[in-house]
Amino acid sequence: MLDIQRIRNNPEEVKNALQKRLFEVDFTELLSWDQKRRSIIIEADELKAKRNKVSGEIPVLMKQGTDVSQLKAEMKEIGDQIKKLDDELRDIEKKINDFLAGLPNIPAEDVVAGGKENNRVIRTFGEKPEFSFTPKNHVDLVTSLGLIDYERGVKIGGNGFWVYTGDGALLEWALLNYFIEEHTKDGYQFMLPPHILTYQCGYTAGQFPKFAEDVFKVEASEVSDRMQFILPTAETALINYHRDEILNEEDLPKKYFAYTPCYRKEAGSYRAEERGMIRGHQFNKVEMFQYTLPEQSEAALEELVNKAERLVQGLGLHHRVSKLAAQDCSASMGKTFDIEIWIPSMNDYKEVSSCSNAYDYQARRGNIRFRRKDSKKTEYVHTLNASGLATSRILPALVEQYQQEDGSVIIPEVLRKWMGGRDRLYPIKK
RNA sequence: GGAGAAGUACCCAAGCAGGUCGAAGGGGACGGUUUGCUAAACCGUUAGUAGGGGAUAACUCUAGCGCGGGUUCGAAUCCCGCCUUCUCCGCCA
Repeated sequence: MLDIQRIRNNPEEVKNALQKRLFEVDFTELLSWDQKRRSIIIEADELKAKRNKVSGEIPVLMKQGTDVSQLKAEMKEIGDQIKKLDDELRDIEKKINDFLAGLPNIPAEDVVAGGKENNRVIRTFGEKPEFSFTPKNHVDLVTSLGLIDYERGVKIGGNGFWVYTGDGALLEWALLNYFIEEHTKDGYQFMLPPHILTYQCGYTAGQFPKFAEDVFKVEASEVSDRMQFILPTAETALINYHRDEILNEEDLPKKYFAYTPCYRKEAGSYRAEERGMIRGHQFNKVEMFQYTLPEQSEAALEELVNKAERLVQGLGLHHRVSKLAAQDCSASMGKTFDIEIWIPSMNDYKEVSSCSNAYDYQARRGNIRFRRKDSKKTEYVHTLNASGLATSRILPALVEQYQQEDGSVIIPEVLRKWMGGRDRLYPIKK
């Protein structure tokens, strides 16, 4: 949610900022509603003040034996006017809110305009592995190693699902354990939130109302404020953890991480090259989340990017870090860095972590504030989220980058303690 | 899933046959007096918030007693719907 006051005072500035996202807005209607709203409030408040005053006087007059029926009739009239104005006000505030709720976040100053093509790689880690043999793709590898069962996944869950089997499940769990261990070391608090969330959660996160079609709704309920849905990312849960709260300045930053599966419809996004586990309806992710003071959020974003990057580095996998252009940042975010991992068979880098600063955008939607120790004033917190990490692209990258000529795959050092000390996975015999 | 009870400020809690109730009384917290220090005692402060007007001042108005409606000149108090919590019953991983 953007600050209406900012739009009121500098409509051109906001309009230009949103153009970096290739998002065109016209505020003339909004500003006229805003005008109208305030004039209604002035009128209604005056009437209410009068009603309060007279209603206070009526019992006194009655005690004196004065006839108040004339006054009552007048107040009745005023009451009707107030009701009419309040109805009008409600309508116009709904219009204003709906309009504001549909606006994306303003990109940060240093974020370049335009779409994907303007994303900039800011650093890379490691090298593309060179193979002295013909490398296999991850679908073949995980199948021959017996790590993933695609066919039965589709049989029991439908298109877009797979099953981790045996060592595959262990390896997946090893990754998650590794992440959990690292975040805990860094002082982040581990959270296991509900996976089914209320409409309000999606609204705060900025997924609703615009992107309500991307999530699985429970019991096919309609989109309404009563609906529930299965979370598309733990971010949606964590941003709502402190919804409608006023935190203490000295309690910030709050650093959390959560493990949840993530459920997404991904309707219409299937592409042949993304077969396997690159894009499914369900994937595992550990999500980092911070609530910070406004002046600390830039540093926090850097910390999150570094943390996510260190995890990939710990696995020894070739990857790069990109700074996204304005349009490629999701609607709630003002600045985003992606960490993308090299998938040899796709000859491409795929996102394993998205690290973003929402600034006060989500905090406004969720009414999450903090109180300054000195001035006692309340302000909106800044919120940041970063995957740390999503596994569904790591496993493919891992098996592909670490594959050997004999079809075996080397297990990264950091995962071995959860793999019974083994250093390698071998193809299973058919 | 069924039946009852309840939701009041940081916490507890009164008010609920409608009218100075924006809300008694405790506790806690904060400030002060007393004190060598602590404790105790005593005095004081303790809705915060949101939205208007105003210079983004002083000041002022409006809303707020779970949430949303309604009745009324006037509602914490009456009516309706919803949410949440607790107790009991049923069912069950």
